[in-house]
Amino acid sequence: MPGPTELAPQYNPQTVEGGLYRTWMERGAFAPTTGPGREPYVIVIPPPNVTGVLHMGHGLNNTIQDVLIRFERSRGRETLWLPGTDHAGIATQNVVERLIAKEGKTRFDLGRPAFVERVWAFVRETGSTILEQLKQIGASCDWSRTRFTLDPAYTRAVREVFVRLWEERLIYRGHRVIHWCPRCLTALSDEEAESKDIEGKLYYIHYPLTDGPDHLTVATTRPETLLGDTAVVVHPDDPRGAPFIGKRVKLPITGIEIPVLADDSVDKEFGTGFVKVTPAHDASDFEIGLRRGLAMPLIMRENGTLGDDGGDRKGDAAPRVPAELVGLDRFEARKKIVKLLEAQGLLAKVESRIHAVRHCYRCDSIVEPRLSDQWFVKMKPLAEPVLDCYRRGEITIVPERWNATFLNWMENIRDWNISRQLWWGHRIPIFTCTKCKHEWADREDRTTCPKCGGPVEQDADVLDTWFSSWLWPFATLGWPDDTPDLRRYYPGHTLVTAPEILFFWVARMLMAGFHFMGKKPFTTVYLTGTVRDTQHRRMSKSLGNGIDPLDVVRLYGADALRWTLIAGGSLGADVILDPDDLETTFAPGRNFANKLWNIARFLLPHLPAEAVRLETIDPGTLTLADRWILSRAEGAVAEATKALEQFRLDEATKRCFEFAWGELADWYVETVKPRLAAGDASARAASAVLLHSWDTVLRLLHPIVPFITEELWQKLPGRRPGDLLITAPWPSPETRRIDARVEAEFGAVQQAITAIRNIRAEYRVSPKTRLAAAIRASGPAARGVFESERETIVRLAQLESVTSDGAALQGAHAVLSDGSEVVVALTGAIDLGQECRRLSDELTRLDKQLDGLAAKLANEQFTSRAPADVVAKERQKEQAWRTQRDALAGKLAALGCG
RNA sequence: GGGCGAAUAGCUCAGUUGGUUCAGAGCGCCUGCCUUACACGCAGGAAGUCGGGGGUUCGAAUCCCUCUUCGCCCACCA
Repeated sequence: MPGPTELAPQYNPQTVEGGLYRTWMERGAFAPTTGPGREPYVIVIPPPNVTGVLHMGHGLNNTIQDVLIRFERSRGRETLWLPGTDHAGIATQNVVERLIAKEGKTRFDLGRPAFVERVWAFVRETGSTILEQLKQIGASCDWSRTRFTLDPAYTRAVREVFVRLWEERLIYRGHRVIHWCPRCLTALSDEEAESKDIEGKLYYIHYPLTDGPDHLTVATTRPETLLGDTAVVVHPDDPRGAPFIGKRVKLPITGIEIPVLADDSVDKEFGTGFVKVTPAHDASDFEIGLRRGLAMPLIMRENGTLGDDGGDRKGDAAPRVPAELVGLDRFEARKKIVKLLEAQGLLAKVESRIHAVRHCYRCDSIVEPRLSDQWFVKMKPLAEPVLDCYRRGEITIVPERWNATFLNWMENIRDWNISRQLWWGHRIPIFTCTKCKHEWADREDRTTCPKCGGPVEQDADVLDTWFSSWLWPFATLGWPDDTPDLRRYYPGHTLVTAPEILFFWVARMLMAGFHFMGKKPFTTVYLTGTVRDTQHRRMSKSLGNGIDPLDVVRLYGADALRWTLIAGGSLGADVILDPDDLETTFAPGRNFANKLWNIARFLLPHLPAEAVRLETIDPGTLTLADRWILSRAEGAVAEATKALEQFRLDEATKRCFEFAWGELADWYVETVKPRLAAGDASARAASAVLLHSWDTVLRLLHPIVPFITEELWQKLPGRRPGDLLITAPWPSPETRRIDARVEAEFGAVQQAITAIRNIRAEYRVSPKTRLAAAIRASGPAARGVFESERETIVRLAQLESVTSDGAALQGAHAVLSDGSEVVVALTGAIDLGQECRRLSDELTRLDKQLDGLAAKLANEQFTSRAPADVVAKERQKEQAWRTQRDALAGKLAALGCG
């Protein structure tokens, strides 16, 4: 048996964490444990980008998942935490494009097949990095079920879904203005084009009439788009418009003539009342263009440079971009056009303006609205079943304040642009016959047309990454096949993720779950907070304010990292960490782990060689302290369990902390020390109670700090080979052990000890000095308690002795809340004036408190209106305070104070 | 322009259905201690008009209104 003295005085996480994790893996502790009566509990990981590296957001999010999984695992659920990665279309393609750019190449130099192979090579090499990093923070995922959204089986699911939606006519080709990233060269969904307020300018531009000297003035933030204008509109009720409606104006620079039309979509309050209409480069202008049958010329190319690029020309194919502007970048073009306008005297004025502009969520470029053909999913039919279920309360979002946001989005859902002009991703399975133009979606790759046998072409585009991740809860389990995993682990239970992907991912998973599985994919959505620095800025690589979770693991241990993340923020609240002071940020967790380690260093030599069941201990040998700590242990079990069930991980953590440190270590261990050496029945009882309490602490804390608890639990007596805390049962609540009277009695002992310590500190008594003290109990019951706990009081208050005869002593006084009096003999050291002041201050405080309470109880309004139990409680309180107060007053009188 | 959240000790945050030993914790600070589990510790202590103002109530950090500051989400006002 390893002697506990072998434990170093300080816990070193580095020496144990790796080994413990390997042990868990080798023993298959992460796999679901099947058995009679075991109900599944399933969490699917939000799959991180396959090129990603672990950041604090992952740390927070995955620690929460791990806590929940470990909690439910120990409660006997058949837990599955399913891990994996996302191929992350745009993000990954960008990473590899940057790589080959260093070789001076673009993806077009390589060609599609070679480029895709290059990405695969990169993914094969680095794709498991982030999953390996998750292991370092203790994530107990079932790695045997790791999935990747481009796995062949997963790809099959994506394709099946696409074809089904096609067959249901929920996928359609849309010809409209979409968000286009000129840097990534792809279309984006509405969600992927993030609105950000930026400082821009509003340009007022004159458009001269064709038939006279007059002009009208339009206002725009994007003057370069005037090249693509095909109308000017004004509200029909706007008096400023009347002279112009039906006339034609000349576009500056090109002189192209366009009509002035009335359209009631115009906001009369904004700008000049006249709106230039660029149907191919603005979503709302496109709507106007549709209504009015306008031409829609594209005047910008895909890469954001000016140039005629087709569009709907209505037969007018004449160039709209003057030769000298062709090829200019859009922002250069803007400057140039502004100059030209100035030169022609057509620029009326320029105003500064802060306005929302869409940015690419991957590269942050300003998104260009652009008319194009894309594939869309019709979302309303998919949203309805989710909304029904949600309104029935069958899906819970915590914290619930997100409900409104979620509902608002779902109720106003818009169709989803799913095609991306990328190479990395799931190729869109739409085929077109070049001969008969038949177009269809297919589960298999085809080379000939099923209708006419002609040659076919597959759509060149790939699907939005989220079109694969929305299937994650069932595609990972083998769908569309009817697999045992799918039957067993769908639907899952808790989904833990960041609020920023509520729409991208969570809402769509719900829709896919209903549509393809007929059931919601999970019951609770837990939305985490955001990890920020002390200036409340989001941690990010670009700001350089991040903390590398692996640095923290290296410096302080995974448990310390988890501790800070879990204890540091409540449900859904942001977690603020200080990148400039890791020590202060993570020391509490490290210190706590070390405390546990040292409790073990003390305990282990004193525990029975075999596990002694508490039930075998003669209850008569249990002391007050024994019964107290057992009662507190059960309280901790009950409260921690409840807190975890309500996702209040921070509360559970704090309660366990208080029990382990504030109750078990600070009080029980201290009271029990002398008994342990005796080797008698009392010692046996003490060690059994210690073992029970300690075992309980380790089980309760394991989900939060799995490494230190597993390490220490392994050292407990009675462990058989193969026993692991990770799979050991959660403490079963034994509420019969909760004993309010015991807690009150021991509470009085604690109060007496604290009062004496307090006096010692106040009178600066050296710790080496042993004083005599006396306690005059408030009644026979209290007297019994103090007498039986005499030794404890003497030791913990560092006294020479304590008697029941307070009258015999001169010294410093204190009155406990039950009215018992404590006297500490301090003959020479006592300054009567100071003592009087000290006690009368206390009396004043009590009197004030009592006055308030008495007034309240005398208030007819209160006694008649407040609930009876509240009134009764207040009366009891008054009684107790009065006892305490009277005792104190008596003491003051006895001392002859003022 | 809408909607939401936050504002409590120097710092980071708890405080669940409104009830005076709930004004708390950790870190930091002050005092004294290396008391053979732990100085990553022990004992004791100072510190907050619970953002401002108004209201409801017998009673409010807790409910309502309003203002201020910060943050987030949504939105086709060019």
